[in-house]
Amino acid sequence: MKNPLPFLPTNDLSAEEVMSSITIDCCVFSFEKGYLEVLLVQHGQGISKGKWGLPGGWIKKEEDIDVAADRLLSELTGVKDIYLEQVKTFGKPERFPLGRVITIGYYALINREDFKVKAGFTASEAKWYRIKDIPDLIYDHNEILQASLNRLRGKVKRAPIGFNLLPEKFTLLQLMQLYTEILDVEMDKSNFRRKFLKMKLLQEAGDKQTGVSHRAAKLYRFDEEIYQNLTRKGFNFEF
Amino acid sequence: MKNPLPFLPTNDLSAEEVMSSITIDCCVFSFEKGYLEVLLVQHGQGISKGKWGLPGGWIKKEEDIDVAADRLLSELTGVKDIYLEQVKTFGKPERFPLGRVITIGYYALINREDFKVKAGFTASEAKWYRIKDIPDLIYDHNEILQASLNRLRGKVKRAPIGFNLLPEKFTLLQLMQLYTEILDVEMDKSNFRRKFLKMKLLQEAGDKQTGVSHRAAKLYRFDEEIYQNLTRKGFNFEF
DNA sequence: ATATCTTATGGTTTATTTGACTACAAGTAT
DNA sequence: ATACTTGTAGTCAAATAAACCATAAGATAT
Repeated sequence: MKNPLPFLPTNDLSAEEVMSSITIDCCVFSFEKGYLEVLLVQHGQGISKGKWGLPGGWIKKEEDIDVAADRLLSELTGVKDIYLEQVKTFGKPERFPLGRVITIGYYALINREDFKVKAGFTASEAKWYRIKDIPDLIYDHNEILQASLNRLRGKVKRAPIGFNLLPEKFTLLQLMQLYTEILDVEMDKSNFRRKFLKMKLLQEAGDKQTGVSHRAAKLYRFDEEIYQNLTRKGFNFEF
Repeated sequence: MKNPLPFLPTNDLSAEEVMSSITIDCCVFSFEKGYLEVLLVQHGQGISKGKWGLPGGWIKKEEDIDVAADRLLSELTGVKDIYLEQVKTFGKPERFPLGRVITIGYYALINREDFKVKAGFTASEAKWYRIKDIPDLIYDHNEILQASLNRLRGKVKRAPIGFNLLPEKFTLLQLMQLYTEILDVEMDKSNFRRKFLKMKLLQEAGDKQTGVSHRAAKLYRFDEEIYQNLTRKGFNFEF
């Protein structure tokens, strides 16, 4: 049996290794210079040659779907232990022009500092795009991206997952800019500070920002343990 | 080609009509006498004979997955235009003992008054279970149910979907009991009333409750049009 | 019909949270 | 030293939420 749909995915399993008709597509988000960005890959072959799309691939025959998504992402980004969340499954019959393929959408959050594009990756190129500059993507990938973004926006308000996009130590202003960018709302510096500090999620790192041409801000880190306590009694973070 | 997995689903498409290896399972919720309930079906054949599970079935070869879920539910419940939402896709390799089957979980909300179990349904029996009385279900259906319930709990706070569980006209107390039951929290009658009325989602039906042995409450109905305006500028309903 | 019971419905009071804004601190660059 | 930039703390009024209280409107029991 030959893999019936050779043009789709960006990894290269043999036909025997894949479960046909179901794929995974993933939005990888990162935060760089104040902008939320998504990693796109350019398809180098087949009918979609030259167009950009979300990284994706087949699920192995005996592989859990979450594991498959994690594998695809580690292969692509070189990052281990990625924050990963399933968004939605897309199953319009016509979504993929060469046959019936259902795809499970995921999104991932990575700290840009850890990131390296894997050289041997079969997608000919990979590139970060700012959310506002996303081009027309292949198939229904714009729709998948939009759904992922909506999910991220919702989630970031009720769980402190934003930290996955930041380096280990960060300033309160960086954190606020992250929220500002993701939620696309303006906020007041002082009020943000008060509100965020009140929930006591942050631990002072002890040191301060360096290399800035103004008063250096304190660095904080996210405290996982305190977070566990908070989630138990619910966490809400509207702006 | 023969349908490779004859024991799974509760509808009976021929092997040619189905897309093998992907199914849909659905939690149908309703609200009856103050309790949130789920519709379960008893499997009448195969290895899971006698055990209860969520209703589910195959997706047709050229059928949208949302359409498939809707079709399954109309067949089962006799209700048209069901409120339906995709929850999550479940893909552990071992979730189904007879082969690799990925399933897409949905949940539905129906008004119990409209409901009739379809006689010709292949599941030998269908029955409503209160959320707190759910037995051990087949495969990973308890997990699917839990995920659906969590999703419902989240969604009910930011969109007024709860109305799908109520008759067209209802009292404020019924509405509060619905929220109380779904979210599993106590609330104050008076505060609930003020808070809900303030968002002006409800329209007075004009008439009152009948057949109660105390002061009759005003009946309200949910106003879809007003809701559309509200959602545009966001809707939040924490308790 | 009067008293009693139950839920409906409209308020009040107080504490808490928000949002807008002001002011000063602590650095860098000139 | 001065100007400039961001950090950090605090104020104040408005909005919200939480905990109650009181009365209304029926039905039922005596």
